Amino acid sequence: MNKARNTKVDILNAALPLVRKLGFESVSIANLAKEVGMSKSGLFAHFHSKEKMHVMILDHASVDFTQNVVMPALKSKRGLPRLKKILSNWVGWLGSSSEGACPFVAASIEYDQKEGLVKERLQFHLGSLIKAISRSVDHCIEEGHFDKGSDSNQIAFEIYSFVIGESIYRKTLGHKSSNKILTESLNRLYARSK
Amino acid sequence: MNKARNTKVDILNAALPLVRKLGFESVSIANLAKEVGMSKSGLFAHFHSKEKMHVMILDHASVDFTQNVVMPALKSKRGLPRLKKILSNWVGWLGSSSEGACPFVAASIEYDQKEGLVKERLQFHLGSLIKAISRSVDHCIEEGHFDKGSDSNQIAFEIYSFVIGESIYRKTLGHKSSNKILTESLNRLYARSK
DNA sequence: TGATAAAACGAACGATCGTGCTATTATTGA
DNA sequence: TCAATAATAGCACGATCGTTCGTTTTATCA
Repeated sequence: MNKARNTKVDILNAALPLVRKLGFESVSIANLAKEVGMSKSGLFAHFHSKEKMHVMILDHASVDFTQNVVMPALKSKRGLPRLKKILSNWVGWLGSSSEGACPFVAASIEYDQKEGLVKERLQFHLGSLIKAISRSVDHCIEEGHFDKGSDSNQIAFEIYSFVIGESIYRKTLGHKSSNKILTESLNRLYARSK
Repeated sequence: MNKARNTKVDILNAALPLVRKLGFESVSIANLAKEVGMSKSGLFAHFHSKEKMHVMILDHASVDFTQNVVMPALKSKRGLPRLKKILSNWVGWLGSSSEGACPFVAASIEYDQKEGLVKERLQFHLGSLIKAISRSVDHCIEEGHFDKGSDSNQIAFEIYSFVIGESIYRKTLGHKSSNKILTESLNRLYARSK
């Protein structure tokens, strides 16, 4: 039961870039099996169904986000420095290696109207992500980096929107200075009511 | 050659809600044919390939956007009133009847990394959409509704991001007051440097 | 109305999909 | 090392996909 967990991680690591490139529904068991050099049935045995596979890919994306975006930022000082670090990590994560879209946005598009395990899990993970941003904004307010009366949910919404917007500008439109525009938007936001 | 155009419009009208519900790749020829009550081959004859069908659905979405979002707003006064009207029409369009995601965002996710006719067309349409917003912001600057030094591209980016963000909040997260949050964000933006 | 053309259909193709089986490896622990 | 067990492969199935082709139905217009 050791070997299994290893290859499962290998599979999920291979799945994430595929999801970001092709979307969830295009990452089939057959497709993914070829990618990792396994038989269809061998890979299938790890997940027991396509839906459960997609759920676990989503879970894996969430772990990946936490490890590579949130956790490294915990070394930065609580408040604005940490929030800024989270955001730069986030943008880096979205633009990293494999390219492609944000896995949560991809799932958003494909499972909005499809009830099932994937949609439920997506709601949980995306909700957690936004709650994490909101909490980080709260720290900024507590530390006096944002105005006392600021609404952290409001600010978290705007931050999330900007990050997703930048991703679309860069990936779809091929916008050259999307990062500069994002930075400008965030700077305006940081400077709010101070 | 009259009948053909009529059924083609019928097909595209049926396709748009499906795309918004399921994404592009899930709208298959077989699927769509069943939806409109035609045979696969009968429907196929209208498009000659699946890719061309997806391109025409995208074109149709663009026409739909122009007719239902941009054009009705032209009756409003040039400048901020018109921009506000475009935005409320836009949000209404995204939340209208069929529900589902923004077709351009759906295409964004699915065709970012897939070269071909669909991606090319998407770049054109999404670029046009954002240019239209930016132009409307320029009018606001000219009319003195926004500060002279405002950057219309910057503001257009933020507006676009907010609209997409609201859509994800509402559709995926089921956020109750997403519209209120969006309104607050836009009001802050309208009030900028005045 | 009847000839001509357009539009829609039905059947079939090869490909790919998810998912059961059973058999065959590879890994593990005494 | 050797039995027990877990992991993987091979194969087959029904479904669905895009596409082709020949036929039939429907619309057009002189």
